[in-house]
Amino acid sequence: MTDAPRITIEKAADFAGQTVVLQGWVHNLRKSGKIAFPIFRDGTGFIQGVVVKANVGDEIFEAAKHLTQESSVRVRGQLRAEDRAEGGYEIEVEAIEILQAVSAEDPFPITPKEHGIDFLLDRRHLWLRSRLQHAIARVRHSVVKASRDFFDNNGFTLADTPILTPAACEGTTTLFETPYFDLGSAYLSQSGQLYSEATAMALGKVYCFGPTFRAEKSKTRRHLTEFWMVEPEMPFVELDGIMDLAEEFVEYVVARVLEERQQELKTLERDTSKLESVKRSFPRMTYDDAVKMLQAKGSEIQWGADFGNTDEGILSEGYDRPIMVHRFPTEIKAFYMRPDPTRPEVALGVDVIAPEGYGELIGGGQRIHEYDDLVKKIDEHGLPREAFDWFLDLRKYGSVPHGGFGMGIERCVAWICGIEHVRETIAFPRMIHRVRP
RNA sequence: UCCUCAGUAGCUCAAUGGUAGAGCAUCCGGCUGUUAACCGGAGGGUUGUAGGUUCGAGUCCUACCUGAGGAGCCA
Repeated sequence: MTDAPRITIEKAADFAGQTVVLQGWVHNLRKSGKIAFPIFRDGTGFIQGVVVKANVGDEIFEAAKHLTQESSVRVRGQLRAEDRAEGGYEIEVEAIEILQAVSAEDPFPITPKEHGIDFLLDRRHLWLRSRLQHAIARVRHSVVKASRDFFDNNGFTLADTPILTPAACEGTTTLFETPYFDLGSAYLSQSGQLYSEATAMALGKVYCFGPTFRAEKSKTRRHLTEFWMVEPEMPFVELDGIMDLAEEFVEYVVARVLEERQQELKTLERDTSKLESVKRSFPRMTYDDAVKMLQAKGSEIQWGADFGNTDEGILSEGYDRPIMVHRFPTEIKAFYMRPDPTRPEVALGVDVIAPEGYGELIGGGQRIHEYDDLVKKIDEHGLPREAFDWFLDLRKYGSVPHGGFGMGIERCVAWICGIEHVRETIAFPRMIHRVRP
């Protein structure tokens, strides 16, 4: 279609005044007798087209009037700044080539009006084309890219960990099981952490970034059965160093999204002032103090219990940035978490709790690096020692203080976007009642 | 696993136990600056499934199915 430059909508401003070619889809169409306004989208954004009957002639105008939603098209026209158009630019259409016309008898199911969540999730493969879903996906991209850049630029080496893992270290109820040749069963990984402890002893500071799986029967807005985690692990570090890294990381990720995704955050109607205040240092409080504060604010919580969702909400109230709660009761934490040497009833772990009630963003801490202590914990938790022989080796051959954390990408994206439910932060969410499309 | 709520047109929802309806979407017509455009008209129904009560059930009862929200659970 001519030799005019093929452009993307996000770069439209660079081509104002020029004749260009745009390839994309028809998002919506408003029309009157002699003028039509198709909205095009091309994956990078949305732009209004203008088709004037007097300029294009009857044939092209008639074709434009009958464009159906989501038909794929190639459009030639002049790009120009226009205050009346959303986004500030529009394309004066001269020619339209319809690549595939959506049939009127079987129209695109997701109309510009309201739909229920069940309907939309059944059509997730099409729902992704909607404005809000597009914006969320692009924020997610920035969160992922920023996470990688942060660790890459701070001396971490990417060392991804296996998804198929042996034996159940935590009991099989929350693990997805799959047959594995002649070796019995394998399980989908819930976390790369144990393996990252091994790679950290080989490579220094490392991180892994991949999907994790939990067969929990959770039905809440914060849970998926398949979600992505980024998990750094460092040798020669103690709890304070881990907390320093966590706050620097979160600050960086939020700043990058603010830098790259203003348009998307606007589409999402996100109050960005709530993100601009996410700066170091984050408030740090002990679990002891957190429990006292919760009790003072009316929570039923007793020392020794884990926080419920409402507790996390109460804790984050009154703070304009994430808070870090550390030194949880050893009892409720994982077997590998290092007890505080000065107070063994609490462990050197930290949770980073997001503002605005979004709950736990990061969980991490310092690991037990002493062989005898780790064996004792494995026995106390009733875990099979032989399953952890390789993990125990790490404490036999040059053990050092070490630790790290994991951040759930979906919870982070939900918080930054200000949306209700994590299911919209991943292209194809997996939940207890849904495994398609 | 438990609690609560929902299931009616393609979608979102109405409908005192008494003729199943509206908006949007689709089609036809009108409109030269629309912003989820607007105005007029048309077509479109096994009321989730199976029983039951009743002269009569979308509505009441029972069971089941599906989904949502929450709790529990979530190194």
